[in-house]
Amino acid sequence: MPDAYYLQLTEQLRYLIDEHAMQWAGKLPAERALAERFATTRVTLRQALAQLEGEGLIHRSNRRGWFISPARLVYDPTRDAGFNDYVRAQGRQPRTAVLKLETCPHLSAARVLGLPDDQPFHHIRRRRYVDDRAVLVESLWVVPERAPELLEMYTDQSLWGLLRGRWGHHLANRSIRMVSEALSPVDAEELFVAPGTAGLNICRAIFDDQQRPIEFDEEHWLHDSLCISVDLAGQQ
Amino acid sequence: MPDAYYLQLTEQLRYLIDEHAMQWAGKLPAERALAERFATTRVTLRQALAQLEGEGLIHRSNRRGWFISPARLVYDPTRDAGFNDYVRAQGRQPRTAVLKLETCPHLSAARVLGLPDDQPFHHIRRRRYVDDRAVLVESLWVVPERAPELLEMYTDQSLWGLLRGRWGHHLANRSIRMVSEALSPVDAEELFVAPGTAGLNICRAIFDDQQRPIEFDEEHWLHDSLCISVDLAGQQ
DNA sequence: CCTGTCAGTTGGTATAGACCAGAAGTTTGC
DNA sequence: GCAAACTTCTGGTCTATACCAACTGACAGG
Repeated sequence: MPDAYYLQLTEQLRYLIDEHAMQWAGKLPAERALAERFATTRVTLRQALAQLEGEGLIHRSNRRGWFISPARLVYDPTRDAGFNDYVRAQGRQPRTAVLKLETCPHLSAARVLGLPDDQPFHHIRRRRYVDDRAVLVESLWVVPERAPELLEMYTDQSLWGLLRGRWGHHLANRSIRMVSEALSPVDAEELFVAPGTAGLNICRAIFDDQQRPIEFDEEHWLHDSLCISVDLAGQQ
Repeated sequence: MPDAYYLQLTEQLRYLIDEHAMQWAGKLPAERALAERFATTRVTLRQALAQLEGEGLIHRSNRRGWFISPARLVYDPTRDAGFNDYVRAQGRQPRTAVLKLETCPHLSAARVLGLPDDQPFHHIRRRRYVDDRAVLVESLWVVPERAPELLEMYTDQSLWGLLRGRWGHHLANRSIRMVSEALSPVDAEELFVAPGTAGLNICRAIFDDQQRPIEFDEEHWLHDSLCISVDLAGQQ
């Protein structure tokens, strides 16, 4: 059915990857080598690779080459289990790098939380890893009144754990928004991928049980590292 | 910051689109014309167009050219408002085309609903439009015992309306799974787009209030036509 | 007025080659 | 031994060109 050569290539690569996954230790041979093996040009070969990248089967990192993508992380954005917890629950190794800590205003956060435009926030930006692969960057904007000394005490633990344990907040109400995106040059660089790589944007606004705004956060995931799963029981 | 020419092109196109959106009636000039205007080759131009496509700003249909994408449809997969209802609620025009009606077994549906592998289902496959643009194809597999004469009476109304109104089912429990994907050749053709176009796959398993399986459905959306939005209030 | 044909236009695919900058590996020099 | 310098390899970008198939629109025939 697929007559285009690059689509045939896609199939052959899929098979090849399946076959040699172990042998290659997750890294594909160089583009030039593959192009020669399939008697085609790098342009066409890259078309096939891009196809597999879109499917989430392979990805590239920096300029180091093409790698076989690990299984997607199953993630329920409606639950507030911490990142570390559910990564470990799936037998994987989580890691977090803090990129920025500051206090400053942020327009979208203010708008979404229903606060004045010049409202300052505690801003935390961090990169998260699964098994040493960077899979998302996120920015959190926390209303300072709800967590005054946050920036002094925050290292890389669970933020929601802190909010609950240290300040006793109930994260009762939330609105979540998800859109597919192409990663911005900034986000892409922080995730060590090419600009324009496909991503998934998840924004959350969190309020407590009295409808007071607590925080707004925006996550940028690599599209291939995520499987969103939601279970709803009962009413409605 | 963007030094690559195709990234500069992306910016210029973005500006151009913004400027001439009305004048062009949503359709971009031909690739060859744009390539000439920016003094580059079609290859490089297409790289820039692909970038904007990834962002969801433009899309292509068949081989007819590049079009400016309309606003995303806001969609809450956890609610069971019918497609027609929420499309109209956003001031848009819904339409549905039924592609297939049959009764046959389906492995994944059976597995997800916890039924034997050879369990037959009423299968409905349909394509849905927003403002005359095809934005998704979906397959529904309904357990025949829950809706015996479904295929005889189904035209293109709301399935959930039918299940509630005709057979009195309460769609009480559901599990939802979302993954980004590259559209398969079949799905792509049914949506009039190129194979490998970015998409979003949404699967749902629905049970009634006694945990009896009712139906399984799988939707394939164009990635740029969708904004998932979930509101959660109260407990947990 | 409708219909079917034909030519031109457009996107889709592909070739062949080139240069650059970053990453990795190797050698050199202290 | 270790760090710095250099070389090689690799992906990222770009040019120029070509052919095909599908769509469009105009024209001819019933």
